Amino acid sequence: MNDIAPTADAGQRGPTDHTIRDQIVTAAGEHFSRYGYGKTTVSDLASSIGFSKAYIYKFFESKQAIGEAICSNTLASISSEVMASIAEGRTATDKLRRMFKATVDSSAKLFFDDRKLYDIAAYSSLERWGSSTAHQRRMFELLQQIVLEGRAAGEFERKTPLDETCRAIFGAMQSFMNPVMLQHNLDRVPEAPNEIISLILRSLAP
Amino acid sequence: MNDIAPTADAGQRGPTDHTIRDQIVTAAGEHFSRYGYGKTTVSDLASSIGFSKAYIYKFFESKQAIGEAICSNTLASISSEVMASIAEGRTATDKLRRMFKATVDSSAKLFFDDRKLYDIAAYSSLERWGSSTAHQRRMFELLQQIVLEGRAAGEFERKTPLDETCRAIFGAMQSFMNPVMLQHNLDRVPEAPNEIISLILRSLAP
DNA sequence: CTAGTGACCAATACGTAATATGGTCACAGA
DNA sequence: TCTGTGACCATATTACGTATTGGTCACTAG
Repeated sequence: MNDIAPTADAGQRGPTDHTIRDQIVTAAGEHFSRYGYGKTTVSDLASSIGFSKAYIYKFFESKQAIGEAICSNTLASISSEVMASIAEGRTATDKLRRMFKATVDSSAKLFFDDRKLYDIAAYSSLERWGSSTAHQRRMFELLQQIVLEGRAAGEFERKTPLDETCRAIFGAMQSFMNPVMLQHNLDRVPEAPNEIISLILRSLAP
Repeated sequence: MNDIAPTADAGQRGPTDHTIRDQIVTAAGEHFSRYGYGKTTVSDLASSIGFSKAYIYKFFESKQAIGEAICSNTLASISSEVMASIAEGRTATDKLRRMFKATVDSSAKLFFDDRKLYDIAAYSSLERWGSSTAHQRRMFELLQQIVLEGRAAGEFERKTPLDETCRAIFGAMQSFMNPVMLQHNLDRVPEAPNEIISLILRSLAP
């Protein structure tokens, strides 16, 4: 199920009304972070905002949809950190370095500081939830922009098709960008990602 | 436990005598492949070769040690395929391509044809068994040799420290070389590994 | 001394009954 | 009509007693 809509806010229901839906999301954020996705029941969320369980389902079509919503928030917070870091870069080279450093740092921080939320993000990626694919798409576009900029500025080579270059870069960094894989490679942070970025930059040399 | 000896045949016991030990390993190979590591009991192995369970423990100090032994065999078969493929390469560039292609193909084949053994390999990597770390070391040395050869032949750049280069290459290919990660990326084989290898080769250009 | 084992123990896995949970729906009050 | 719910169902999860399993050891036969 849920094969049709890989958007971030899929699985929502009823009016786009904010007050109740936001209450649900806020409560879910707290509960999921403290007790984890699995140990939080929909009734818990309902009673914590003073409504019945059935009412929740007027706004979300499943528990997973709530999970995706809070996962979207988590990932949005990562990408906003990443974008902020990129914005501080002067050159495309600098921006590429920053993009990956910020992603890895931010994800690792989440792992250590908010493990329960990290686990949801990892699960989301594993199960290819919309929240995760949307995030990946955003990150890919970010990367594409940087490479484009680097090419325009003469920093990067222009022979390889843009899309292939970006896919390859993404693939090469995946062990440290994807939560599912990162958790098995934390002991090599930050040296390994750094060395890979350097390798990537060498490959981008014109 | 087992922190001291990351060699392939750690956890063995008694005489290096081959007949019985080999019988055990052979039986384990068949049982693990057919029923999986978890569903195979040490008694199963014992009775299949006509001895008592206790006798097994004269040769292996744990069930895991048997698992490592058969995992070593699996990984050895992969690395021999890889080495054979490398041997057919003319240039270092060619050898690098072959090394990764053979590794990915061989691992993917194992995944589809002998899933139970694949799972052991993945678990071995996840738990950092000696069988796995030894295999990784072998592969790393293989890579190092190729890069060295490429540098000597003027195919590859020589500025970046050899070790850093190799670590970076390894890290970049990990999503497709490590069984734990490969299983989440099978749908991008063989295009993605190919593109990454191309990226790596561009980065190695002198 | 070597080759081999039954009996034994702690820990883990398993089967199952009881319980809890995700999700729906007809309905009620305003 | 709109906000909200209790009661309900099928599935998932838990709890827990029982059976298996990994692993050891004292011991026997030759």
